[in-house]
Amino acid sequence: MASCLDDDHVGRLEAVVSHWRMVHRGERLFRAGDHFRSLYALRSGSVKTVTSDTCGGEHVTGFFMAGETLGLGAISTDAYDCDAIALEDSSVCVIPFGPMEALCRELKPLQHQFHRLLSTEIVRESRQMTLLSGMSAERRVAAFLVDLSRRLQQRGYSPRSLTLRMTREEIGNYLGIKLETVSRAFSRFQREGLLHVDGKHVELFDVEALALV
Amino acid sequence: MASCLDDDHVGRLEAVVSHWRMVHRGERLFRAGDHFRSLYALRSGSVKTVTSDTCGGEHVTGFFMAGETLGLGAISTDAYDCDAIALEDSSVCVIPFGPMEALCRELKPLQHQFHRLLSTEIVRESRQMTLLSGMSAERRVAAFLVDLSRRLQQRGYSPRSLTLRMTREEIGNYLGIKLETVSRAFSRFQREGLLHVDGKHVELFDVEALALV
DNA sequence: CGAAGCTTTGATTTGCCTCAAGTGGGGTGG
DNA sequence: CCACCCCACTTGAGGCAAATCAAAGCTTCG
Repeated sequence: MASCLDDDHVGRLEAVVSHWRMVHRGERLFRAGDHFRSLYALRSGSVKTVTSDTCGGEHVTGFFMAGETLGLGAISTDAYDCDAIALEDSSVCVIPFGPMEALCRELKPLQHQFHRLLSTEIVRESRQMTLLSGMSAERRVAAFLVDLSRRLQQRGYSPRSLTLRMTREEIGNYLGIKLETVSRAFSRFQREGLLHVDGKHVELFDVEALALV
Repeated sequence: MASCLDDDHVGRLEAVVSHWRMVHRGERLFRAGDHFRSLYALRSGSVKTVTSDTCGGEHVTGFFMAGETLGLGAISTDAYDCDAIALEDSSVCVIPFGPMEALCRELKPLQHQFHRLLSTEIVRESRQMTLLSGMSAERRVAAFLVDLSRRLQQRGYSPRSLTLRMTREEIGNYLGIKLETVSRAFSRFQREGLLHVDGKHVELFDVEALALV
């Protein structure tokens, strides 16, 4: 967010976003229904968001890595719409929303950057909907890996070597398929020479081919 | 959007949102890739949004009715991310985005209302993802009808009597199932006394039961 | 070192898709 | 005005991808 500001204004933003917080593995950053006060920018670690439907079932709605922002759905109702659970020990910047909005009224570039952030989330979810409604199980898994790879690359990490912070069950839940199906897709991709799986560690040999599966 | 403003300020908003436009059935309001200049508030009629994936397939990402806003995904990249196609002759307010952002910097209630609008879209899509990844074909159709009913009620129409502006194929595409499956779900709900279908016209007898299917 | 949880793989079942045939309604041209 | 055609819809039969059920190997961690 700060990248859009010049030095004078970065200070103003830092005054608003001055606090941060640790979240240990398995701990909740916020819960569905909690009163909304702040957005959270993930500094390190990773987090999943989960909604629990009426009859006890859970659904993983997203995986977040360092640099991504949590809590955007809470603005609409002044309450978080999901639980955010750390997948490993993580740290977040606390962004108090009232002061943040106030600063957006003053700093045009910050305002625009914030609007882009919200809009990007809309586009991301829209793409995920397309994936969930049209694609086969294997394509979903492939797209999931390609997406992770792309996001790692954006943040300066290797796009070929990834460590999955979530279980097969969480991946399956996120993709709308069962954990056994996720496992079979991994095995098949490995048999076809597209990647190598070893538990939580995945080595991608051919991201382009994976994107075309 | 205007509901959050007092009389003085409504004038300011009206100065920004002064133009409107007709879109005839089948016509495109905007296309994926078009340069982003404006959001569109649907005044009357209905519109679907469609993304075309790489290999020619289309995916319906949303149905919009009067009072809802189109183009929110375009803010992130300065280009629309989908086609918006009128399902019947419709009219839209044109909301030039630059002036709109400027006014949001001046009017705090307008700014907040706009943030809520974006956030609501995020929550809506998040719910749709849950639906697509976890639910059976029949539940998807039931949820689709309940959602339509709720939105009609919000806008002051009868929540029990609806006229579908889209085909079975478009519904199926939106829900990630085939048109035959949509048709079978309608027939089954009718057999169970939950509703009456006659082509495009649907009479809901028991919205609560439908929500629990 | 043992227990609990995660992962892989195989066998069987099932819900939805595919293919196919027939109906009905609305628009068009004769 | 009517006959025709096209398109959207309904319904049935059979097949397939993924779910479910089951079992064994592997990790992690107290």
